[in-house]
Amino acid sequence: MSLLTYQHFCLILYFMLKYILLGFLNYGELSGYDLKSLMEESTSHFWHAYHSQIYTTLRKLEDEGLVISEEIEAGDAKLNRRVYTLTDEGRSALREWIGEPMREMVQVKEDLLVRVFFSGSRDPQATVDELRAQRRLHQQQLDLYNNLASGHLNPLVERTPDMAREAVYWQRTLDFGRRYEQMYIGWLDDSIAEIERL
Amino acid sequence: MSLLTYQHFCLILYFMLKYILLGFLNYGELSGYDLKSLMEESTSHFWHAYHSQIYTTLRKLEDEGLVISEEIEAGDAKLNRRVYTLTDEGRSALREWIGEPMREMVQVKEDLLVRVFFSGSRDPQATVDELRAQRRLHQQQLDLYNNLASGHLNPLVERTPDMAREAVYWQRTLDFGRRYEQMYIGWLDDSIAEIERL
DNA sequence: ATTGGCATGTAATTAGTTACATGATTTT
DNA sequence: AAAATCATGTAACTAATTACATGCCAAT
Repeated sequence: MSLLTYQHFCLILYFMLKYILLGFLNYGELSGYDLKSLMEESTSHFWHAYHSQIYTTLRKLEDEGLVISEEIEAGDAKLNRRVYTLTDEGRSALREWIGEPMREMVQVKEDLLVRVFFSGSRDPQATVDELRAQRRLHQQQLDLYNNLASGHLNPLVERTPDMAREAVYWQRTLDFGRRYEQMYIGWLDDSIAEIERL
Repeated sequence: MSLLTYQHFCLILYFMLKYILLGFLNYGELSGYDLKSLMEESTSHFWHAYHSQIYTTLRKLEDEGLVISEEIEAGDAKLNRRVYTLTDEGRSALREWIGEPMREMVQVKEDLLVRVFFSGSRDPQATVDELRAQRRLHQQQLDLYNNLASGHLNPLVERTPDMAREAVYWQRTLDFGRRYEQMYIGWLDDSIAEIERL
């Protein structure tokens, strides 16, 4: 006995991983491992998921009839792969989701800001050290984005029929990453300078 | 019978809400409602929590011996308040947490970027409309940060003995918010322009 | 020999979200 | 009269994280 909840009335769920998986499967059939790898190269920069979550969500999507899977036997004692394909229902669920615009903003969750907020009670030098370490990490991330410029998403590009149309949007997300890291580094530099003046 | 988990060996937990509550209680005794209100005015911009989570976490902190509570009877049929105070253990848990620096970066989770990433299949105009709506929201948020400049956190400031020292750090988090929204708006504007050129 | 990549899953726990509940007082 | 704010909690559910679990193949 399950009660009627909000979600029974609201068709559009914002469980992102679901739509990331459907979105990738829209380009062609993929295994859980493929999806995990693709996400790591692309969407993980703005939506991370563990492999455990990917495999369980794929099974759930199959229960819902949005995808079907087939176990591909790789001869010679190699491990079998389970390959997923979008169904028509899956394709229309994806279309429905992308057709319904977001009306809210995402809530920012920044652990470091919590720590900075409550840093009044500690030695300013400790805060500065922590911010410097964060600066190194964010510089690394920015370098990564800059190196990712053209050559990334190759396995995906091969499968995508009209790749040029998609590429504009992929570049937009990459550009966000670059701007975000630049902004972050600038803020860290100014914060370090200001705290050192104390 | 509970098994030993990772957390038994790793003293430093990154359950932020816990430390936000301890951090505020370090300034003086507060009720769940006070904490909810304080968070809404300040930390919610980088760490949101529902009141249901705040009340249950306070009870958990009391079980752990990090805070103690007392029910204050408000005469004249008014509702009673339950007021929490830090214990010495709570104070040292907070000190330990702030003393141990973060070594990783926070994973970004941006719903909108997921939608942009998979926007190749929809009418560019629909994407532009969605980005424009988001622009309005982010402009609102930036305006809010700009208005928040000096007068905010008044109830907290009154309780804080050495407020000037804290204020530098509070301003740093507010400054992050401003830069974040400016970056976001700039990215939205450029993205809108680029998609309109298609 | 051991690390890393390929390949797939389940179990257990913790955290976050939505819904359910109540009831007073103050402001519009 | 209705809405907003004060004030506190529990229940149910969904999502995210960590740990457990296995085993091949290729390269160093």
